[in-house]
Amino acid sequence: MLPSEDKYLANVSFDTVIFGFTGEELKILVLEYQNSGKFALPGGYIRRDQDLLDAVKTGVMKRTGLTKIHLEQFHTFGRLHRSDPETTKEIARALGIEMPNDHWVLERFITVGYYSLIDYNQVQPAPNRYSDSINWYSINKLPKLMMDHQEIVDKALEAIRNDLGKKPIGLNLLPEKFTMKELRKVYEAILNEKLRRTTFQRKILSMGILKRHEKLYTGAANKAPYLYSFDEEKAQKH
Amino acid sequence: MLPSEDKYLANVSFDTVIFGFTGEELKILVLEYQNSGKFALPGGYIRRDQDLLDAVKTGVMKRTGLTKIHLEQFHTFGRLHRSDPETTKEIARALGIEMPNDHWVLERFITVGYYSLIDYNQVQPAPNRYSDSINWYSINKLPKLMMDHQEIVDKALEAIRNDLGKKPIGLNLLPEKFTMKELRKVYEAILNEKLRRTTFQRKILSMGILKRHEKLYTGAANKAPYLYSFDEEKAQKH
DNA sequence: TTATATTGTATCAAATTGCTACAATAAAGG
DNA sequence: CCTTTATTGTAGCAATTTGATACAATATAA
Repeated sequence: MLPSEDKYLANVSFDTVIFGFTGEELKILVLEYQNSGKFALPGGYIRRDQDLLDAVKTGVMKRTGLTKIHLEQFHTFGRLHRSDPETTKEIARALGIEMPNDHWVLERFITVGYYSLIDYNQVQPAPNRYSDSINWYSINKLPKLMMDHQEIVDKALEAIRNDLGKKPIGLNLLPEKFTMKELRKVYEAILNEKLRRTTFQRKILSMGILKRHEKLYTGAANKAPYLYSFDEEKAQKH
Repeated sequence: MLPSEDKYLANVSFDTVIFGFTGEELKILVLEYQNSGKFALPGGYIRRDQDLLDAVKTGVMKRTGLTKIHLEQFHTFGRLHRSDPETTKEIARALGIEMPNDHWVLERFITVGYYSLIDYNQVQPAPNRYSDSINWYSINKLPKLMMDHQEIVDKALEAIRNDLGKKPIGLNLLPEKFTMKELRKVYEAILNEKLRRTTFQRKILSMGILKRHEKLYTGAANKAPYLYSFDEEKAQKH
């Protein structure tokens, strides 16, 4: 069953780069289409009766099972040949879907890119009805993505690095309570560089947006770290 | 004469916030439509055979007469009711254009926002074929803009402030050679705050992207300032 | 020649960041 | 228990960057 023309806007789509953090590595969710073996970012079309942002939110919810989702728009991709009817046809063929040559999904699409930050451990990735699987891939070991999706990922990374200094981004990738080391590891994974432990701690604490909780006893033979959470009240005052 | 449906992408448009600097104030170009008195940002549709970026570039060229144009994409606006068929109809009516109710320009549009930085003194603003006039308005004294165009301007300002630290933005708003004071005035107008003269000079010079030229004798009874230009070679090394 | 406004830098204090050191654990192993 | 080991939290000081003031060097007018 193909999406119907009068339900969706023509020529515009969205794609999402959904980031998660394993404790060591930054990963994103990648779809694999059945039989054709094409890898793609989760994305979709925008219903004519729906805000762009809502469309994206719904899409991410469906793929992750989460309801509270951090989304940031980062770039819109409008190169003439960025979307490719041949690729779309190939995917449809592999799925055994009959697609007329003048079908609207074969037209040119301008796509709006969003990135999303989620708690890796809370996700139940769910493939869409056309895809085999949806899986986490390390940002450094992505399969070959179809069309311009690699470019979209690159731009997303650029954007997230840029936002890191401004918004408390790292927090969205961690559970509610986390240690200072975990937070630093997130920053290191995003920036792809080591950060000084003591300087990082001092800087983050001086921002005054963290609340300190009880200690975390991991069973390791060393001093137990404190747990922190994001303190919205403190953050707002700032 | 209305734009034809098969020539342009449906449901996507672009709008541009074209910044210029008078020496004191930051201004943008605003179109006024004939008879209806509606004020709007310069914008347009994207030809089906044209890159998004080329469409925007062409649009800015037409309005400004310039050929070398600095463009930055900053946000895409996709709220459900952001574009308004009533406004479009009203403009058409005032122009004496017959527009059927099912015409494609009355559909919902998602618009991609770009800002452009140009040399105020080199511009010959040219109205488009539907508009009375195109004029410079101070960022602080804009007329009431139609649809969500004020929101677009606000986002553009936010983006340009954000980019100011990263890219040598101020330079695009000035002629090739400029004094340190002029450059500082540009920064002050963009940030909407006074900057320390000496600290600004030290910081800009330490970036090592400026080339110093001869002095500028204005006739004023004081020490003549040096002229500077942007040194691409030095900037690349960095 | 002197007065005036502005520019280019130097100077020093204040704030921020880089780096090292060290005390305070939490558990393991005698 | 007491020692050992790995890691955490923070202090302390050097190095760098920024804020604020001062002052010499003009370009022109008077």
